Parts: sequence; structure tokens; C-alpha cells
Amino acid sequence: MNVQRSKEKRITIHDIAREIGIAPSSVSKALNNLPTISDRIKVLVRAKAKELNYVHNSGAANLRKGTSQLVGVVVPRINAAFFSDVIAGIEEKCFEYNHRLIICQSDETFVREVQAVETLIQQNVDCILISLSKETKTNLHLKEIVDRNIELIQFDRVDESFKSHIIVNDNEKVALKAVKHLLSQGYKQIAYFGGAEHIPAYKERKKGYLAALKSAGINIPYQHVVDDVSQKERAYITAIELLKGNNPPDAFFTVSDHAALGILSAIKELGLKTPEDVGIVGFANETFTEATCPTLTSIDQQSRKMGLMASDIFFKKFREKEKQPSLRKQETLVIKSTVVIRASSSRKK
Amino acid sequence: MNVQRSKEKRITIHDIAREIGIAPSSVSKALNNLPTISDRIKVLVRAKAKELNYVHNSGAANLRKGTSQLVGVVVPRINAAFFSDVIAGIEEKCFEYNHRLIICQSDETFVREVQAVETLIQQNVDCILISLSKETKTNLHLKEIVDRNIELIQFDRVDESFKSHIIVNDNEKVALKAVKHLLSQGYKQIAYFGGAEHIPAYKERKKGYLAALKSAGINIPYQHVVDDVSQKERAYITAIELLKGNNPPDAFFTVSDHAALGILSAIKELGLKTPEDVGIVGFANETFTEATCPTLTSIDQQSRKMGLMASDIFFKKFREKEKQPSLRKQETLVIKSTVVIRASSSRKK
DNA sequence: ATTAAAATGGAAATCGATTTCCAATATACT
DNA sequence: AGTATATTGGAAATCGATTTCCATTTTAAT
Repeated sequence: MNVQRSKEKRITIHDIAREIGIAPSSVSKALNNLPTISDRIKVLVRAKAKELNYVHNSGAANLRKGTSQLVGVVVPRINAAFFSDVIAGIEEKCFEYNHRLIICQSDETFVREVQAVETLIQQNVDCILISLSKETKTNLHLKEIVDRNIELIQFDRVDESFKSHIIVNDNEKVALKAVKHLLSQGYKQIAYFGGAEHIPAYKERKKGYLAALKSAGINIPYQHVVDDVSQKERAYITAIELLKGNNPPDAFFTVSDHAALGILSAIKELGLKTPEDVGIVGFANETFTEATCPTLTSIDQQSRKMGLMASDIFFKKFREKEKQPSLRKQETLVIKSTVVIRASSSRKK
Repeated sequence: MNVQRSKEKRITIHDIAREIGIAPSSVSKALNNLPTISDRIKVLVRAKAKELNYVHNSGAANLRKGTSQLVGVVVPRINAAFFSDVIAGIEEKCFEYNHRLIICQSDETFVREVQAVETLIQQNVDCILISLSKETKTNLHLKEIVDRNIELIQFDRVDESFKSHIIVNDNEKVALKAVKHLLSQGYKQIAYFGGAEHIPAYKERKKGYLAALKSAGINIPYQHVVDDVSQKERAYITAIELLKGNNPPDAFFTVSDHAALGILSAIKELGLKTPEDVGIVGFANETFTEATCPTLTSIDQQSRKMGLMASDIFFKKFREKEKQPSLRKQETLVIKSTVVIRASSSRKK
């Protein structure tokens, strides 16, 4: 579909120029406050611009300058709590630096992710912040981005094999800490409910989990380590199975609060109690974690902060480039996440 | 800040034209699949475009065509569950119609809302979807939008006095229904916890609440009808006060689930029980409503659907305009919301 | 007063794609 | 064959702002 807005006529610098009898170029300079224009003219121009209700056309300027002041974001789901918080952070920072934000969602599919990237390139964005979809296993589209000299910043769900700025949580470390916390509460048979296996964030969390058990000298039956059960429903079903089995876990560490919710239902369903019989630790510190019964221990990923810092990489780089255009090192930032201990894992008073 | 991307050189239609020895205009026509170009050339052009890794520059096309295929959204908070769901709906529809989405948040302040609108005008968006901030009491910035022939669609938090497309929930009706539900459960002293008074959505909900009480012939002490307590903290404090007073309510109808959360804490704090002693109905059907203890009765606003329908107004209009450019009637759509009955308000089995 | 230097405003090219004419060629029709 | 009619591709203008010179004017300096 291709649509023509019935546009009367947009006021341009030419209109301003004509009205006060100067050249359009002078108007541009005046509006941009260049030193080569006298204050007298600047005042005139600004007044007339206001009078005519002039609005700068960023698209036109963009074309000429080769810069759009546009930042693109691609996430699996706009309305997942974690991502919407990150986006809020990004937006805040962009606003501070007078940049605009274009947001696309991949819907967890690879095709739409690629399309989103293409779209952002078409829009001539200056920077792309991306968190990969579940399906994404190749990175030609990322290469496409850097090939066109667009800054690329991957966050949370990243492809580590692809060189770019990367910003993630200290997933392994915090997972280790969380599981140690469970151990300290006397839980011994701690099961793991993970996400899609190839996603680094989940791999890391699993590593941390395994490390904690190892350091405690605990052996876990293989059935207790399950991948791809981050959805509530699947977690519920799997938890029921395990708890009914002949070697039931006495605690769950999971990579998502939604999974934790499913586990909680399963526990209640079987007439067990949390935290007395079975402990739970979730991940993401969703709003609902402090509203559940019992309240849920979870991991605060500092999502807003991640958004702030991710975009800050880009803006900082701008400042650097102004001084030193050759600067191009890739940063990898790790955001410290914390275990928020609530009732679901506290059985020692 | 003003930044220059170190751009090697973007491949343009001129490059394609030069390589195969035809005119740039022909390349444009070929890529746009105009009938005035032979298939032979079209094939050549497409092949060469792929070979050179050409990407269309929407900004340039936008400038020439006067259309950006861009849709702007302004919301108080990107990461509030309701808004992020609406945005997800909008994004889905935009994707379907091959439009891009620019998102701004007003942070509930009027200044930033005005800036956001200005920004979107600068970007030459074809349509603006807006939900007003708490502070917004004037509408010059909305006038600004329609004056520039940009489609304006207000949703949820709207200024009814300003003529535009409007899409809202059936707030009054559903509030009435919710309060009647409370009455049916035997609650009599039902308090109201509202939001900022001048926002129509809240006004409507209050109207529905009052209507339900009136139709039941119930008189409510004025202290039980409180505005501007949609935040969790404030709701908590106010609920404690009321419950400790000498005419305590036996139920709360509130315009926000967060307020409901605060009320729930207050009730627990005072050693009372929900739903036995005090009933609660929230609003928005946030994720956590089914995780609380007891689960929270709430109102499902169908936020995603609101997003879909809101943007659809715009796209439908496009189709109409193509046939009949004079068409310009303003639609007001009402989305039916439903009461989701859960434990917090069910004391009759 | 004369020359040099600094300040100020303008003309024109430019960014990349679209679109309006127009010219040239091809096809159809007496 | 000769005229009329389609087809097809190109030249040039255009969208709105920026930017690079360049020309003039003003100020400073001797």
C-alpha cells in the first residue's frame, strides 16, 4: 500500500527566506545557530519561523547529512516485561541525546528479525540494538548491519560468535549465587528448568547451576536438568512429572518467573508446600513475583539499567569518534544482577 | 549532538543505472515494478540490485513522495503492561501494512508529550496514535497534528473535547457490571479508588460505580469515594485509613490492579481476610492478578485488540481515501471489556 | 586614507528516489 | 507502404535542508 497524504504545503525554510527577503541557506544557518550568521538575522528568522509555525523536516536533513538521529531496536516481544523495561531505558537515554527510537519486534521468528533489520537499514538508522529471537542461529543479517557502518549493539540474547558490542547479565555468576542460596536453605535435590538450549544466556545460567552443585559435591539425576521449559504450561506439566517420580526434587531453579509460576501450581496441585517441602527460585523479577503466594525469590536483571547502558555505549562512542575517528574497539559489558530473596526459598528463619 | 556516520558510500539507484547503462529513473521504475518498464530491464535491474547489495533509502523516497510509511505512538509509559500490549497490537498491524513504528513516551508529563508530538511531526509520520499523559489538560499540540494533515487517533486516555478518532473501553458499562458483581456477592459498603480526576476513562469508571450503587439504592459516605489513588503506595495508606475508620468499607472497586495490590496488603496488615471480610476488584487484568493470593478479580481491557483496532482505523481510512479522498468522518470505537472474576471478590459459592 | 583581515550573507550543488514529460522505437491498422 | 498508436526508456525537475565556496561589506591596522 502506498499512500499520499493530502498535504496542503509544508512550511519550509524557503518560505521563511522569502518572507524576510534572505536566502534559504541563511535561514538554515540561522536555525542551526551557526556563528557565520549575525544575531540580527537569527532573531528575525526565529521569529518568523515561530510565526509561520515552521517545523524542521528531519527526513530532508537526514538525506543531506547522511545521519538520521534514529536508533533502531529489535526485540522478540515488545510487551514482555523484561524487554519493555529495557526499551524504556533505551528511550530515556535516546531522549537525553535527542535521538528518535524505531522499534520492531521479531515475534521470536528469524524471518521477521531479518525483515526488521532490513527495515531499519532502509530507515538509515545510526545504531541498531538487538536481542535475538529464539530461532536465530545465523548472523548474516548482523554482518549486513556492520557492513553498512551502522553501530551494532547486542543485548541479553546475543550471538557471542559475532563481533560487536555486547551487553548481558552476569548470568552464570548469579545462577551460582541463587543455587548456593537454595543449598544454604537445606535444599539438596535442586532441579533446573531452562530455556532454548542454544541461547547463551540460558547456557550460562545452566553452567552456574551445575557449578554450584559441583562445588557442594552433589550429584543430580539427569531427569532433573531440563531445557526448554520456560513457559508456564510446560513447566507445570514437567514439574508434576518430576514430583510424582521416584526421586522428586526438593527445589527448582528456573530461568523464568513464568516457569516458576507453573511449578508453584504443580506443587500446590500435589498438596505440597512451598517453601517447606519444595523451594523455588525464578528469574527476571517480574512484577508478580512479590504478589504470589508465597512471594517468589527471583533474579533482578536490572533491565532498565541494561537499556540505559546499552544505548550509552552508542552515545559514548559518538563522543569518542568526534575526537578520534579511528576508535572502534568492541566493548562487552556485564550487568550485575542480584538474587532477590523472598518467601519461596526461605525455610530457615 | 550531531553525528556523522563514517559512510563509505551507500549504493544508490545511480550505481545500478551506471553499471547496466540505463537511466536512474528507469531503475526506480523497475524496482517499483511500474508497467512502463519492460520485463527485460526489470530482471536486469533486480539482479544488479541484489548483486550490489542495494537497499532502498526510505528517507529519500519519503522526501520526494511526501509520505513516510511511518506511524508514531505516544504513551505515558512504554513498560506499563497495558501500554506495551497496545503497542504490540499496533506493531502487528503496522507490520501487516508495511509501515514502521516510532515510539515515544511522555513519562506522564505534559512537556515531554508535546516534545514527542513535535518529534513525530518532524519525522513526517503519516499517523499519530496517542494516549495522553496525566498532566495533559490542553490540546494545542493535538490541533498541531491535524493542522498538518496527519491522522490523529486517541486511545484510552483521550481528550473527548478534541475532535479526532477515538478508541476507548466501555469503561462505564464494565465498571457498573463489576460493582454489580460485588453487590451480588453481598458486599454493601463498596469504596471507590480512582485515578486523576480529569481523565475521562476514570470519570467513566466512577460513573459506572455510582450508577451501580444508585440502582441498588445504596448510599455511600463521601470518604469512600477517593480520586487519585491508583498507585500502590497511596492505595495502601488510604485503605488502612478507611478500614480503621468508624464506617469501614467491606469492598473496594479500583481503577488499577496496582491499587488493588496496595489494598490487599492493607487488608492483610489489619488481620482481615479477602474475600470473606473485604472484597476487591481491580482494573487492567495485569499478569500478576492470577498469581496473587487470593487471585484478583479484574477487568480485561483487551489491550492488544485496542492496538490492532486503533491502527486499523488509520489503514482502513487509507483504503477509503483511495476511492474517495473527501472521506473524513471521525470514528469513535468502543472496545468491550470484561470482568474476570477471581477469588478476591467471590464469597458466595 | 589605504590596505589587510575578518565577518556576513548568498548561489549553487548535493543527498537519493520519484515523477512528469518527452522522444524514440515498435507495433498495428488501413 | 504509410500513418496512427502503443511501448518503452530517458532528461530534468523536485522534495527540504545542508554545505561549500564565493562575493561583498565591515572592521581593524598601519
